[in-house]
Amino acid sequence: MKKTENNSSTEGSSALMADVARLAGVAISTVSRALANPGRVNEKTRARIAAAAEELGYTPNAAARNLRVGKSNVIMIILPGSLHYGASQIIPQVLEAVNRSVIRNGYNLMIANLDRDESSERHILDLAFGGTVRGALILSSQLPVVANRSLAEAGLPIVSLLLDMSETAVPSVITNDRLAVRQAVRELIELGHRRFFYIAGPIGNYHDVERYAGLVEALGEAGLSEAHVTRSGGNLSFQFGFETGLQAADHFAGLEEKPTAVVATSDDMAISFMSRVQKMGWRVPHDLSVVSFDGSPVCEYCAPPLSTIEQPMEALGETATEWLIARMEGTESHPEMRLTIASRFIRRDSIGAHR
Amino acid sequence: MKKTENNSSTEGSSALMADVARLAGVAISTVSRALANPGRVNEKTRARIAAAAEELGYTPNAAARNLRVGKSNVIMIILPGSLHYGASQIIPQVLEAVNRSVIRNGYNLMIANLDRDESSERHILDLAFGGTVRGALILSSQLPVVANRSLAEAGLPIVSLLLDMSETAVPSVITNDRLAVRQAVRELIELGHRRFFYIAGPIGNYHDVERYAGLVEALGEAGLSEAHVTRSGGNLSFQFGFETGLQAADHFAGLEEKPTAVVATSDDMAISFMSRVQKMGWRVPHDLSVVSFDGSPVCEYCAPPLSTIEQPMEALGETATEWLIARMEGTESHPEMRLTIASRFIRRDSIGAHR
DNA sequence: TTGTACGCGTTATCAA
DNA sequence: TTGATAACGCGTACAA
Repeated sequence: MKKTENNSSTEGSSALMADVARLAGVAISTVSRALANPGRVNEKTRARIAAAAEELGYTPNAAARNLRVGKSNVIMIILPGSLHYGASQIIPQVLEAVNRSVIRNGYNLMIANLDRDESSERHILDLAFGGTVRGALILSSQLPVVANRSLAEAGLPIVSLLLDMSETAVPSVITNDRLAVRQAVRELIELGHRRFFYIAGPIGNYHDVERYAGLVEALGEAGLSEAHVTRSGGNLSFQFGFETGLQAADHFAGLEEKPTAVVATSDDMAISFMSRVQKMGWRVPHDLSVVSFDGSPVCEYCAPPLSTIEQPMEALGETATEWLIARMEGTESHPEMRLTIASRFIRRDSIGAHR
Repeated sequence: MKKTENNSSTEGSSALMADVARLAGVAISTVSRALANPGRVNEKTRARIAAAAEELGYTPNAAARNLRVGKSNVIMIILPGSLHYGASQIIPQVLEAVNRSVIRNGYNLMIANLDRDESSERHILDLAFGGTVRGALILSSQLPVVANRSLAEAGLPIVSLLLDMSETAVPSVITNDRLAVRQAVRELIELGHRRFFYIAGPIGNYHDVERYAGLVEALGEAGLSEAHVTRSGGNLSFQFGFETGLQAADHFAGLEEKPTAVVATSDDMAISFMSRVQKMGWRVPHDLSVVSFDGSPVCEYCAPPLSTIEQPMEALGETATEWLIARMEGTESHPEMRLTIASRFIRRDSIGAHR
């Protein structure tokens, strides 16, 4: 009856490696080895140690291990702060895909928000330079920089998601928005449409630029100038997708010469736009064809069902995560700095022939 | 020109406290003190240290600090794994509110998924027992338990969100679903409705139980028995909200005696249900009134605009987080184990008088 | 007010 | 195959 150390099942947070060692009757370092390299220790003692660990409900202390090995097993995902997760269906979807991949690979996911204010930048830099995270996925266009610290120089692998940052040497996984919208517009042109109405996202946003370019390119292919498109929206951030659609509807209603085809840069915009113009008396697709971006599930249940360019969020999130982990572990094989994943155009009844 | 240790601005991950100490010409412990308790050190040396830290871009190592002080500054949010973040608007919204609160209080947010499989339970327990996280917010009904470890005994504060776990001593922040649906149904009864159609979420789900109970209670108040409600759905998990609505529509179509009012337990269900029954020829609200749960922004743009019971996700997330942190820091003041936040019934055109 | 010395729980090196 | 021992970077008694 000596130090039986009755650390039975229901102990607070304790049960150290030393406890396991004592119970198994071996040295602390042997426990460590048995747990990390089961092969490099005698099978019988390994089993004894495993049993002891199990009995004590031993869990290695993460901070101690991280400190010792000099790295953590946490990946952070940097989200633009101005964007409500719920507003654009995009974010929650990638978040989920990313999370799944991260966990599957034995890592943990931490959320970070990058706003326009210095404190959020500082916060992210602390996470990076303080060794809390080992890699970063970023969905924002600027890498945080404060004083003489910059994320680019933090020495941790970064992969950009959705935004093409390959030119600044940040590996990027993106979708072919430009191509996707070009194909959709091509179909609209074949249906006889000649005048387009484009509802933009936040001005200067990468996707907006790409998508608008795709539209203009498709027009060019058909010998139509940029004058055939009326731009709307572009004044609000993504979180106000519905509001943007409403404003665009009012804008549309005031137009002298009415476009007959609408390209919206998010489903939210398209949905509220459609709702309002229908209320005003226009019929979709009879008077007006509508196509948008994102592929939100709800599009299928709109009246009429909304055509949309589906963003492959699952693939995007998974690919980016795997890539990041490969870089973190030094098992990278991609020579390129950019990976493009195809979007899918889902044609539904919101599109019809021009009349 | 001795060890000038030119760790200038753009160094990988280094810049230790020792470097700062050397540059400032003080002892390492003085640096620690200057950074933690600026008051307990001479102002001039404090300034010198601050300057040195700034110059070196010093960032404290999180693992070392956590190890030393015996706690981390990470909070985990445990999400039910079977539920796509994007499917129910609920999750992304609380996630965002929680994240904001967590950051504002100087903590970090880690995502954890709790599935039905043992590995996900084990993963969460590792996070808890390994000291990676200091507190947990949980949106799942069961606390993970594997072998002789259980989250309840991990010694870390937990707060449940959305689900009432107060009976098992887990502080819970919930909404008054039961009351909300009772009031909505009361309105429907006043409008003359007598036969109800209830579209359930996953069977046994807490919300489902509460909401159905509210419906039955309202009927009881009006002297109507439970026989006045036809139950549908209930066979799929939340991630299939739209599918559930479609199945419910088919179920509805096959009914001998048609209900005139529908209560759906999520907006997704209501939207797809409405879409399909409208396609079959029923008019909303002329033939059928519809009300649902969640308060998704998109409801406003449905045809007709969908009545919904808005869940106060912002308040919910923020309240739960603040509560958790108070428990973590020992500054708690709530004596109760439950905090209820009111839902708001948003009445729109999907509801009308019975005819 | 500042410096010295020790320990947090692990992993890794080196002998035994 | 195993055990003693020294770090990892920081915080905090305690002494100066």
